Amino acid sequence: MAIRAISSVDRPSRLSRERVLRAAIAHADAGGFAALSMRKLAEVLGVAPMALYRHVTDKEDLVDGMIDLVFGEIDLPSSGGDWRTDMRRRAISVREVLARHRWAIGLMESRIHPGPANLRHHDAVIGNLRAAGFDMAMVAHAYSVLDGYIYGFALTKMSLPSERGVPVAEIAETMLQPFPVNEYPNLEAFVTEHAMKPGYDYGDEFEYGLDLILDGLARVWRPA
Amino acid sequence: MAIRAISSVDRPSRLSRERVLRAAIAHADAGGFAALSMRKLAEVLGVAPMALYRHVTDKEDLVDGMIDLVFGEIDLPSSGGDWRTDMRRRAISVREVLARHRWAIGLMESRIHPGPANLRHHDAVIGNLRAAGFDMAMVAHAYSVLDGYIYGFALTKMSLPSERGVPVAEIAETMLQPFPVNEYPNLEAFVTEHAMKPGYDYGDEFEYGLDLILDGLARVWRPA
DNA sequence: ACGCTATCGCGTACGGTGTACGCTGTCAAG
DNA sequence: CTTGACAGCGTACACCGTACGCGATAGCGT
Repeated sequence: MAIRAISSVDRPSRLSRERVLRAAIAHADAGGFAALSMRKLAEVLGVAPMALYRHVTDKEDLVDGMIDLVFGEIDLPSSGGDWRTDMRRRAISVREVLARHRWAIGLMESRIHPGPANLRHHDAVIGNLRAAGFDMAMVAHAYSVLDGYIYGFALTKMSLPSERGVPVAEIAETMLQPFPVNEYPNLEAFVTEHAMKPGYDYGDEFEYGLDLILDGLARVWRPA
Repeated sequence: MAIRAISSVDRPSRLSRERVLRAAIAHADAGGFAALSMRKLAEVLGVAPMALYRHVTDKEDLVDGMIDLVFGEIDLPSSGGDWRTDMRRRAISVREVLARHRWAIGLMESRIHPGPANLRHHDAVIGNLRAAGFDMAMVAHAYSVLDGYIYGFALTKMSLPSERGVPVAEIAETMLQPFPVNEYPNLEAFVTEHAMKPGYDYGDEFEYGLDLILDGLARVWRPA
């Protein structure tokens, strides 16, 4: 009796796939994907490592589950609205979600076992474009450019640590430091004349490219 | 003497950073990035694991070196040519290189320690755009959209195993298999009506999106 | 209230990983 | 011939994912 009481008080509740996945995401958010090991995760949950394997078949399965929860955080496009505003909103939502879960960036599109939220997302995007009158070839074009750009931008942006307080200047300097001055004049000019200017935020580039692509799609789809 | 003869014949030559990096790339090309361990790499080179550390400080340093060699394989844009043809050729070259070294896709843009080939590449691209008359803000826009798209496309395409002989139909079926029929009607329609059509190759989407972006840039830069 | 059974959490153990540290043998320069 | 630099190596440690099988427990039909 005493024993039962202790065991049910010490641990907030029984383990569950949901709880495991949530803890894993929190851990990866905080310490990066590399810091996520089954043992550490078990420790966080106050549980022995092997206990996790009741709720997850694999580490691969764990990651699959994490990614699908991340997909669930993305705003779905409505199924009848204006395609352009919907696609724009979705793109920005993806970007926000990826900013929250930087570790997910390389993993979301390369899943071999997509989860339900992932498929639901694809379904909603395709449905939105079809409802707007895109034929299938055009859907493929649009989806391909948009997702390529969205994930690619997140990927290239991820490089910069860009923690608040460590400005671009310092990063650029440490990168160029091991090389002779004037070895890369254009790059240096770019950094000093543009990227280091106060007020410049590389993240702002996102919407520029996004709108450029949306413009291009709009022009092709309804040629004026 | 006999010993010296043997030792210099058994091993093709002395180890060197170059040889280590080349072998690492070959190994990753063949077996994937996950299969690349210091021990396996040493084995391939006919050498004890710790011998590698004379030529590479870290595994991180090893990867840095590998990535820079990969950057070296990309065709640099000329510095005086037509920006649009140069950017197009460069984009296609990046894509080809990434197809050869699929393991590199998530790693190239997130380097904290870029190598000389990496910086040279950046320098050449910026130089080409500047020579074409782009101002710095426009250079930033163009480079951001283009590289975002190029790497993002490679990333999303990487998902599909798409080995010759395993057509899209089979992949799609295994992915949708665990879910009830008609759960994702738009996705299913897309797959059956478009992606599975004979002759469809997702890779062809690349140039469509690329030209869409180049068109957009051309329109902005020189508004007709 | 009882026992059965499915499930949960765990302990142990194995083969893999990156790499710190210090030894040995080779080779070029003095 | 001596000496110093340096390439390659052996050992060892901490960590990883997870196969396997055991005990405790919880929810059920009776």
